[in-house]
Amino acid sequence: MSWTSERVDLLKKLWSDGLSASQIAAELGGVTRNAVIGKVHRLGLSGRAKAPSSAQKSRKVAKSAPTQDNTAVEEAPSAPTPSAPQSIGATALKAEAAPVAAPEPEAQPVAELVPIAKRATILTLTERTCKWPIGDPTKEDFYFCGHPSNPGVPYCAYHCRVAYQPASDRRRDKSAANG
DNA sequence: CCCTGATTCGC
DNA sequence: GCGAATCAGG
Repeated sequence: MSWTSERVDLLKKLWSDGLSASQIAAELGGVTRNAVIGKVHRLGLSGRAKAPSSAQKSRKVAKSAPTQDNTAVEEAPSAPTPSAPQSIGATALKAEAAPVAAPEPEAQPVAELVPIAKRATILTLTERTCKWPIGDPTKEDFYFCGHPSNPGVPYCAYHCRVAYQPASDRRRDKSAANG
């Protein structure tokens, strides 16, 4: 694979969206995260919300990149789908009656828990990423939770609770278990 | 151990 | 220019 203008464009977009290099590599396909990082540096759009703590070895820290080139400072839409918290109760009642194996999308609380940078697509899911669907699969903004989960476990700690625990427990654990 | 980005250097 | 290897950190 080569860096066509389209792929570079997508790279810039995803990078400014806050996706990690590995996620971008998965989206692009045919490249590793190293390739993505290397390209990002060559494009001069590195240094994304990073506090200069210490460079590797004792080399020069010449990372003062004049980032004025990066005009694509997109504002991140905070909450894609704000909805009433009451909807949780509705889904909760169903789940309580019958423990769900295939959970239904639960829009509101998750949207807050999963920042845009943490979104996962079908390509970025691994053995240990949460596969909880978020949003409408037929819509553009559908994505997966993507938070870390134990190997072989489909969901992160939070979504395991959402999927398998009674509503009463969920309400209690919600604030404690992010993720 | 998992992950992240940063840097170097042979190609 | 490219990206694997490596480093440093969370």
